[in-house]
Formats: sequence, C-alpha cells, structure tokens
Amino acid sequence: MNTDTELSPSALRIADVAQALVQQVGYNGFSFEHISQAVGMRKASIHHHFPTKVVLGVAVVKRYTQQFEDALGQIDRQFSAPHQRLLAYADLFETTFGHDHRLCVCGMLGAESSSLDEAVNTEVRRFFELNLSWLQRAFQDGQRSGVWHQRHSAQDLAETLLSLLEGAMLVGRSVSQPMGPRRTCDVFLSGVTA
Amino acid sequence: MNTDTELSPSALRIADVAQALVQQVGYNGFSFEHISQAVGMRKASIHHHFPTKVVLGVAVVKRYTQQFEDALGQIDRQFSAPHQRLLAYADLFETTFGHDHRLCVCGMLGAESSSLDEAVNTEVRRFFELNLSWLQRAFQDGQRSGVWHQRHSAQDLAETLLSLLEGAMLVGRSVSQPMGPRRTCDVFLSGVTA
DNA sequence: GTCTATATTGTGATAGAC
DNA sequence: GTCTATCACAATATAGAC
Repeated sequence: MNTDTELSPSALRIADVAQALVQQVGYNGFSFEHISQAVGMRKASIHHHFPTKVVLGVAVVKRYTQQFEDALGQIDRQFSAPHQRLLAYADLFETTFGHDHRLCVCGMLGAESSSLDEAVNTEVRRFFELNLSWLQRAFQDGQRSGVWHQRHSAQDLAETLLSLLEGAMLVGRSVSQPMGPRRTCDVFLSGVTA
Repeated sequence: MNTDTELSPSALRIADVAQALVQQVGYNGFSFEHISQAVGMRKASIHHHFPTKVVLGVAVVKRYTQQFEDALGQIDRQFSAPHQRLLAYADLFETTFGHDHRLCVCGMLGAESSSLDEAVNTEVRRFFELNLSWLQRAFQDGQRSGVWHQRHSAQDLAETLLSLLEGAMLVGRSVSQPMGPRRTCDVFLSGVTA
C-alpha cells in the first residue's frame, strides 16, 4: 500500500526533488536535467529509477496522496470537533504554502491538466475525490451536531472550501501580503457558523 | 491606453490564440509552433509580431487585464447593489470556465510564476491588485449599507472571494461534476450575509 | 508581412561500459 | 546503480529572400 516502501533511497530523493519542482514550477516547467542537478546524479540515472517523465509524475502524485491520506487520518484521531478538524486541514495547506510559497501538487497539476498524460490526471482526480469525501464527512458532522447551518449541502461546502484553499495558494503567489490558506478558511468558516 | 488599438489584425489573431493556449495548457505548455498551426502562419511570422515569447506573454496579460477592467466598469454602471455586482463578477469567471474549462489567464500564470520572466509576473500582479481593490470597494459598500456583517475587513473578504473563484476553476478541472465559480460564490456570500 | 532555411540550445529517452 | 555518449526531436530565435 505504501508506495514509499517500494522506492529505493535514490528513487526517494528523486521523488522528493521532483515533487518540489512540480510545486514550484509545474510539470511542464522542469526537466530531467533540473532533477539531475538538484539531486547530483546524471540524467541517465534518473531514467533508471523512473523510465519516463509520466511514470515519475504518477509516482509523485501517488506518494503525495498517500502522505495526505495519512495526515487526514492523524487529524481524525487527534480532533473530534468538526471545526477543529477543518482548521487542522487548512493548516496542511498553510504549511505547504509557508514553504517558499509552494503550491499543492495537485493544484498545480490540475491547472496543467489539459497538457498532461491521462495517467497523471487520473491520480490527480483521485487526490481531489479523497479530499472532497473527507471534507464532506467533516461538514456533515458539523451540521448534524448543529454547529453549522444547513443552507447548503455538505458536498457543496466541501468543494467550496477545497476551492478556497487551492485558490488562496494560487492568488497568494501574486499578491504582496497574502492572507494565506488558513486565514481565508477562517473567513469562510465564520460565515458558515449557525 | 487600449492595447488592442496598437495591434494589427494578424497580431490580434495571434494574441487571441496565445491567450486561449495560456488558459488551456499554461505558458510552459505551448510553443510558437502551436500558435503557428492554430493561426495558419509560420513561426517566423509570429516572431515578426512578437519578437520573444516574453513579449507575447506580457501583451496577452495586458490585453486580458484591459478587457477585465472594461467588464468591471460595465458591472458598476449596470448594478448598484453590492450583492448584484459580486454575482456579476462571479459570472465573469463562470463564463470563462464554461468555455472548455478554461482557467483565468492570471490564475494559470500565477501558478507558473516561479518559472516566468518578471515582466510577465509584474503584469499578473497588476491584474490581481486591480481585482482586489474593485472587490474591496464592493464589500465596503455592502458593509456600510448593512447588507453584510462586519466580522471581517472588506480587504480580507475581497482576497477570500478572489481565491475562491480562482480555486473553483482549478479544482473544477479535476472533479467529475464541478460546481463552477458561480455556485461556490453563492455558498460563500450566503455566509457573509448579516 | 510572410516565407524558407538555419542556428542554437534544451528535452525525453536509449545503448552500453563500468 | 551510475556513468559517458548519443539520438531524435522540439523549443526559442535570427537571417535574408520575396
């Protein structure tokens, strides 16, 4: 299940660098040569671990999704209150963004999706569906316990919050004093409260 | 002032195609060859009108910002109620997204910003600042007239809504039945209402 | 303004030695 | 697993004829 277990130490370093590059410059913005320089190996060696760029891209997204899934599990175990869970969720994005204004891997790849291989797009979709169903459950819990109003479906609230967090990182890259994902989440949630 | 006036008919067609390509596959996702094929001219002819890709990119963003500015002026003349103005604003994004799931030009370029020339990034920033100040004014009007609560500053509400709309397009590319920018805006505004 | 032709560099990918 | 060497092709860009 854990993709990392299958990766050799070198492959791990490559995947780390590739992920950072995706978050910084996007899939179409980096080459095997960039990875080569960052990781201190020749291009041919990168190809030994990941034969094609598509294979590398898919591996990066799968690993990222796995890490995210683990983080969501941790949140569930740590917090029971829906509001706390959502704030912890927003903090995942805040932490990523705080790291040199990196984007969410799948936010970046979602933007580029029209030019990507379907194998990559499929994994990106999986990431979003996973996030949406987790968020939907959190909103359902909040609505059932009466903490939030029920003007909108939990499904709509989930997609709205996810869009907000992804967008906050995107916009935050181009404004001088960005609020960041966490604060935009506060603004949104305070409006949802009953 | 109007950049279009300075562009010859051929240059206009090129800019149109380039803008569509930016919205679909991003700045790093298209080449002069793609433009060449779409517009029916040779690569060298494209270079005659726009000597470098950066010059072309800057021209596309300037024109896009100008068009957006015009649209905002029209909204101001057509609607006086802040709520109506914001819904019309969201419809600008909805229309763009409805067109083959195209992204906002500056949303796409904002994501790619780390790999772009500063001349392009500067124009992208201008676009966002323009939008934020327009949104801020709309929220201020709504708060002064008592339509909305004042839990958050108009500035924060502006950046939150902008992030939401940009993010809704991004996420909308990778989910099966996207809400679209307009509906996410409805969800957000209903929470802001006093 | 548009074309052909070409220069130059970058890119994804492979072959084969060590 | 990593390397050197190389391929085929795509990218941005320029020179110069028409």
